[in-house]
Amino acid sequence: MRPREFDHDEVLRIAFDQFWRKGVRGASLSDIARASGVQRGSLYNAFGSKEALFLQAYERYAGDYLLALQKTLATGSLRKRLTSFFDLTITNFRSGSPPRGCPTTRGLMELGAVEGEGLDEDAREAFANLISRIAALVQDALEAGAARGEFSGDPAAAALHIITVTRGLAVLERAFDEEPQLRKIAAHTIDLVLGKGGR
Amino acid sequence: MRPREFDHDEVLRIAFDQFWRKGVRGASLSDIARASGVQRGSLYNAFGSKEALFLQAYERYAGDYLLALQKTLATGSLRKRLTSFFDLTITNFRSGSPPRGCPTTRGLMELGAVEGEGLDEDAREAFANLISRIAALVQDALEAGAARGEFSGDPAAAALHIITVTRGLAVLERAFDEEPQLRKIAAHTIDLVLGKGGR
DNA sequence: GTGTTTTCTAGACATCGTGTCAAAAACCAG
DNA sequence: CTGGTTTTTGACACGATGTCTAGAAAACAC
Repeated sequence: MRPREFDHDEVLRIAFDQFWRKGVRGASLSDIARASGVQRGSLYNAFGSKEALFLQAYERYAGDYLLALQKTLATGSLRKRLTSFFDLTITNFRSGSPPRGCPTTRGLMELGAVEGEGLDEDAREAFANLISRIAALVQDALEAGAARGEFSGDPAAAALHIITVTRGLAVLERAFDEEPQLRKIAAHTIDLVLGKGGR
Repeated sequence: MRPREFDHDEVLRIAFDQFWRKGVRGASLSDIARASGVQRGSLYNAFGSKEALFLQAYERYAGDYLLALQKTLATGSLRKRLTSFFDLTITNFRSGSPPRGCPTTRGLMELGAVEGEGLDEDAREAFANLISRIAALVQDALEAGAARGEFSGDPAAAALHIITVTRGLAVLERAFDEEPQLRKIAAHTIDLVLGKGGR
């Protein structure tokens, strides 16, 4: 068996970068082949199809992202944790120039556009998975924080609310491209959930 | 001058339906030509380009949507108004089978995928415009409601928060496809903004 | 070494997408 | 009826996806 000549992980990173810059549909396999130095045929051979390549690249990204998030959410007061959560989120989808937006949100809205079918199960699950795990991390933070100071009595609902706001921010960011505005909404949300003076 | 053989508005409606079903990139001009009975060439002649056609179709839709929303937000207690606002929003982007999602959100995340440029000014403005006007209507409702019962002291911020949540719901809907969940988040948001027992 | 197996390269191909253009057709003004 | 103008129509160029083929190249078993 001849071994791969390219670094599987490296190609996934490069492919994801292309998808992120140009959108799933906007990035062509020729673009990715050019950017990675791997022939188009080899990409099909190794990953199966464009959508499969995207999903694998996305899952690699999701793993990285969750790790970073976990670190961010690990310490400090509840308010501090939520603040850095919003910070990380906003910084992430405003990275690049022009800002590349939130990959999860973009992927979700872009995929599954074939007449009659929604997005296929694998794709939907990949996106839903990352969102759920982020929500779980936030919920953990809320519970850890609630140990010293209650805030609402329903951490699951609160976490879901916060996640919903971050997805909304990802959308507003593309419409208005005004970072201070986004941070204001984030701060407002934290106040709303914790109470204006809360911890 | 030879007159048009097709109904301009009708074609915009049909085109928008295609874009909504399949996404801006997913709907081809051939699809739209087939669905409307107008030749591809004529579409280019009348609307300029695919993106221009989408924007015109989108703006027609936005006008309709704002009218419906205005009616919905006109009467009842503040809580009732917000409830029907969320109802209308969720119903709208869960219409169709499978649900077609929120056209604004989908368009925003899908467009502007060319390397180096974000979405172009016209498009961004069209989306931002509808969102802003919806936010303004919600703010009006909040102020009208606040006349008999305060709720937060910053109606603009509250309206923006609510809009952010609706955009977030549009994203979550595609990831989870569970309407009851969405309605719970909506209800939670109203409680958060108005206070649990508020009007 | 010799073969086997797997991968990479390089290209052709069918099909579908966008966008442009020139010629034909339909209307209207005079 | 005639000329002018706009729409319609069909052909074209070009690039994307996805499949497939044939051969060269690299590791491994024996």
